[in-house]
Amino acid sequence: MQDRKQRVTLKHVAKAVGVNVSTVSRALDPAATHHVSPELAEEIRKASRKLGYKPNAAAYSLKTNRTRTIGVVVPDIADPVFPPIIRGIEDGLGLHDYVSIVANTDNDARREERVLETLNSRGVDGFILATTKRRDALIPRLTEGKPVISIIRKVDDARFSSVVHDEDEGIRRLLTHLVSLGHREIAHIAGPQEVSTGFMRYSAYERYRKLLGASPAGTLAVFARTFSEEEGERCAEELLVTGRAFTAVVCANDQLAIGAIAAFQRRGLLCPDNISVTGFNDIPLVDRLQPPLTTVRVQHHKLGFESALLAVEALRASGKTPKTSHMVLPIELVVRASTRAVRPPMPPGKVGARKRDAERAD
Amino acid sequence: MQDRKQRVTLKHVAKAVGVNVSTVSRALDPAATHHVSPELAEEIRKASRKLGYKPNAAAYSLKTNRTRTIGVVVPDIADPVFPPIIRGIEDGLGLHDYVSIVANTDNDARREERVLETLNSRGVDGFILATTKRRDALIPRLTEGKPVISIIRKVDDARFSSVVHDEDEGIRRLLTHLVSLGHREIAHIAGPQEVSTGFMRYSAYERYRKLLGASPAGTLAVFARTFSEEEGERCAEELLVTGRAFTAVVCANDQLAIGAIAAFQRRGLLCPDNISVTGFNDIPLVDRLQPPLTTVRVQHHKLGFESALLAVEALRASGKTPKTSHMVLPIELVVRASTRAVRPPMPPGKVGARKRDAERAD
DNA sequence: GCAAATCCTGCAAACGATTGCAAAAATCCT
DNA sequence: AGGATTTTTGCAATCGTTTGCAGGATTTGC
Repeated sequence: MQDRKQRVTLKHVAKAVGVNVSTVSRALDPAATHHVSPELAEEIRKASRKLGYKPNAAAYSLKTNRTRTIGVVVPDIADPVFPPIIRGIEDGLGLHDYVSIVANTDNDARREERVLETLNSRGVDGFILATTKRRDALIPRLTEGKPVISIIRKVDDARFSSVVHDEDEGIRRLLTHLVSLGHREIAHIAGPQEVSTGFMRYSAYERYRKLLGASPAGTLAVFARTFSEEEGERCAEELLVTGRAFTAVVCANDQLAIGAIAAFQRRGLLCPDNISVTGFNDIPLVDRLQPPLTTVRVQHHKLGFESALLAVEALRASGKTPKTSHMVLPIELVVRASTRAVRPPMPPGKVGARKRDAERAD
Repeated sequence: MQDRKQRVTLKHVAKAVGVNVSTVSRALDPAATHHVSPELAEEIRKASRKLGYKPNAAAYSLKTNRTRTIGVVVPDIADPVFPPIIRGIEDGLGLHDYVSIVANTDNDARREERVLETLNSRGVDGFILATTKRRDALIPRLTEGKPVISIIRKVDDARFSSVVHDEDEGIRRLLTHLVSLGHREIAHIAGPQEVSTGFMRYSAYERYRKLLGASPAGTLAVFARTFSEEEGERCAEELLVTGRAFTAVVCANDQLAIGAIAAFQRRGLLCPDNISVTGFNDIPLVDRLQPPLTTVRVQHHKLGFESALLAVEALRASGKTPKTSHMVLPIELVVRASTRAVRPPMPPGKVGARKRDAERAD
């Protein structure tokens, strides 16, 4: 009747060796193996290997209240920034025999609440969250005091560790690059301000814009509601109707930039001939676009990897110092063809008007 | 001392209501709730809600030997075809309170063996595998008789269900499309033949090529070792050195197509002016490339979703008919600018030679 | 109105590990 | 050599569920 052959348990190997299960348990636990005589331990290990013993994770969890599982929450795994991050998380966790369960929220607070509850009932030991808002009431309430690592974004709460990219430096490099190409009127398509990436990139834009003397007439920013191509298009249109002149646009991420370029092009503004555009993240294929996108390369895999290590470290130290740490990963400016020196110097005046320059530049 | 407040268990709600835990257990189990009087059941449910009872997954698993967890194995989650599939899996599993644990193999058999063992020791109830080979010895050995759904690829073993795209129809549509544009000499950059997608697309190419009377001089196929842009470039070069003439190339997936287009362009062969190229999968951003890629759109999310449903269904029926089912999802041809009518009719002769036509077509 | 059937609930034994405690054995010390 | 100490091992409780079994209460049939 039993089509599935019985798994071998501690009891089986105990019987095989002729000792008590507790002895086997200790012999197999590296942390307690010194409590059993070396020869016996070796014999037990051999027997357990021969019988093909595999510990039962459920029993272990029930007893120890640890699952060696981390809950990972992202807006949408299909957004191209997340796969390499998740891969990094899995690689990092795998080093310590942890696994992850990932859940998507679609940026919906109710969904987020639900997935956190699900993860809790699964008994995850800790969380890696890519969905945190700057002020996030949900998190403290639903993580049951377990370690939380906020990735990509930061939450304004000292209890939560974080690992993020150096957004500030990324924006600084982009602006410096554009200014060095002669751009002065530099617009910004900002991301949603309730998430820290959107906010940080926007405030970096403001800060360095002033510092570098760009857009001296005042800020030239519009705000996207999501980090999507569609919003990029919408925001580009919005920039055009302001009537303000600009020769370059710093976009808060690659998708916004792609949308913006498309919208500009539809209005006869070619990138980079008439306008330079930059992205952020360097997602796959943006190097193959026409023009290839100037952007900021971030270390997605590493970010995931480090957050995983941080999580298991926090778990090991559990009870001790629940020290939170904050990690900022360096970025890299990658200059491609979507940015170019201003030439000829932009005539002051309306830009929204159709504007067909020479189709081909040198 | 206890910084983490105690989770509420069956015992707590039992005490609160004044009944035995077994009664609570039954009242809360929809399948057994009729074994307890309706009023009492309601009272118990209310109390459990008020106390915030959340079942302990570990205890449940230990007792029932079911984890409501599915192991998902992919080559690399960072490959753009997988994220939407995984999202689909998670959406499908979520409907039934299942979750997934995903693991990457990097197409390495040893790694695959390791991750399968890990998943087994986690006690997953079943597997969804995107890594199967056509003849795969690993799978039967390491899945312990649990349900296995092979996705994207098929394995030649009646025990395993599968859900795949209609590769055959996809290739047929591409070839028909090209032939209708006047192409006759149509090459193929095939994927790895040990995986069923590579194999199926290649054999479909051969079959329909003959049927449609394309490449009458005989097959014109080269084989990529991986589904990557680099291999696409290499294979394109390889095609050129054959000296055979061709006006179109059907590539086994989008990445190969992207690489091929780049390689052709480096040799002065423009797509689509001099050569038409097609992809497969319609991954993100291929619509934004220059030229936008003609390709076959597959239903990634749905594929994942359906495989998830199949998996839980197999689990429900466990013990009953372990009927395996095979599902083939329809595809969709999406014609973009990387394919164009041959014009002027290709002069027979060498193609490898540099060949600059009018830069701009009609 | 009484025996039989049915319904509801509780008891207790699992599931497979970990771990404090105690007993037994080995080792040490003087 | 004999008591004290340490090392090695076993016993048994426990984690939070599920579930077969049985007994008590209730309903049913005649």
